[in-house]
Amino acid sequence: MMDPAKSAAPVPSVSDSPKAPFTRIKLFLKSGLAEGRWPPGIQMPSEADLVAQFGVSRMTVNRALRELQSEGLIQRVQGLGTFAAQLDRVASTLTIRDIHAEIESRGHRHEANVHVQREETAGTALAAQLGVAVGAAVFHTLIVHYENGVSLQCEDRYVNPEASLAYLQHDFTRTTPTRVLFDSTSLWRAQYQIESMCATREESRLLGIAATDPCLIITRRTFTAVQPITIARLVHPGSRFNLQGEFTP
Amino acid sequence: MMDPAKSAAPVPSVSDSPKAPFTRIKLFLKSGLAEGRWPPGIQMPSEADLVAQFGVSRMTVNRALRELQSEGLIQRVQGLGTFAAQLDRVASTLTIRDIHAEIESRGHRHEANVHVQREETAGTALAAQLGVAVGAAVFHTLIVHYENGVSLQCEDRYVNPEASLAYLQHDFTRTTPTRVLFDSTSLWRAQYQIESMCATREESRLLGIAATDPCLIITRRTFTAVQPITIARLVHPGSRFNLQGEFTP
DNA sequence: GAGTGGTCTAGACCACACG
DNA sequence: GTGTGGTCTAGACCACTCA
Repeated sequence: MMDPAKSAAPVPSVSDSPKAPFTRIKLFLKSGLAEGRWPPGIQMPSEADLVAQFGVSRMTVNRALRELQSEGLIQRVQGLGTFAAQLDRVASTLTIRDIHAEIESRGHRHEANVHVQREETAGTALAAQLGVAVGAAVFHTLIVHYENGVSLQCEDRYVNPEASLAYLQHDFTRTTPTRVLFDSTSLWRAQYQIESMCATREESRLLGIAATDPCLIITRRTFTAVQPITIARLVHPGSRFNLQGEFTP
Repeated sequence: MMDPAKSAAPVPSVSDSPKAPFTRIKLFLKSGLAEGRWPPGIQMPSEADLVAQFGVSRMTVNRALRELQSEGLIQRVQGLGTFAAQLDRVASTLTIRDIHAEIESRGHRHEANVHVQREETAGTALAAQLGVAVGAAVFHTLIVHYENGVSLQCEDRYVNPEASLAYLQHDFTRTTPTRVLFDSTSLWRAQYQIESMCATREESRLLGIAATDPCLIITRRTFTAVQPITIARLVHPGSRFNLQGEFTP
């Protein structure tokens, strides 16, 4: 159907890098978008156009476009066409990692001080959040983490025993609750909230900071597919901790 | 090559919803992962297995698997196979939206108080961050945003004039810098940092809070493909603002 | 109806890992 | 060599939008 001459040199001015065709098409479109060749909202080349331009099959072009769409760079409407996306928000992947791995990856020393490690009975609010009956047993740990001897996080955590029966039997000076729970449960969903406020009096004392020092507080709840696993309150001295991220299409 | 009998009823126990085949395959694998049928690290069905099981072509299976991989649910190694992924971190998309849209979407009233809106000359640090010469002109705005009359954000922003020549000519009580810049530049990259600390004395005064109140501070830099656009310092009273997010595969 | 994207097929060749 | 995933082809049918 296509004339055989097409294989000569139809490819646009993108460097003919040693990539797969669908990658070259993506690069061509991506760089065009970056240069403003297609301002936001403008219609871009159709699949047929690109098939002709690159001399590939439609499936190849389609894959390139589908991936760009899932990356949020373009918008496609059946029956209408492909359009340069409106970047109307800054989105970035926020990753909350195991604090031990985090500190080690900075080449620093991690230590933990275990203040509470026991079974308790759940009050009304806690029972609701962990999906257990009021008065049922729950596991509770309160651990302060240090980076090179300086307090970095106060971790107050409740665990649903059904999710990790052996939770309390670990030595949390040698591993972390996050690690244990990742390994013994199949995490499926997580919620978090980030806020800035003063720590409680008790937390300030444990962290060795003034009660008026601002803290970055992360509250996180995780779930398996069927039940809550744990709820954690992570308190960080504001002067020693921040979250960073980057967004690039 | 395949026996014709396969089309009878080979599809696994997933509800035969009115979806496209690749979607049904994704759902089948996703629910299996959620139920722990394939614990992390375990080898999953190969493409050939799924082709036989669902009676579809390999391209269809391949698409389902490729998408699951890009979602981080599975890991694929050429020559080895497909494996259930280790979920070893909690990742979530953090979205930073235009504050006006944010407040309106909560059904509340947004107002802005413009304290600074002028051209200034760049000092050394600022010039470096905005990619302009020392002493060059930069645009500066300082705006306090209110939600239902309560201060929510103090926005201190410097803009590279090359990125948005008309920046200063807008009425920022009727639109927001974020909106203007999104519309007049082609954002391509963004960096942010989130921290908890006290505001400066000036910022506390503008926000009407105590100088010792904890604040959530976001510092954001955005770039086009070729140059910095703007750098903003967004100060939020900790008691009135938090970031929330969720992560589900 | 013409143009667009959404999806699928039944093959194919390749690179890679393993025994 | 066998089994795996990585990629591509040259068609096809469908649903949608707009004139």
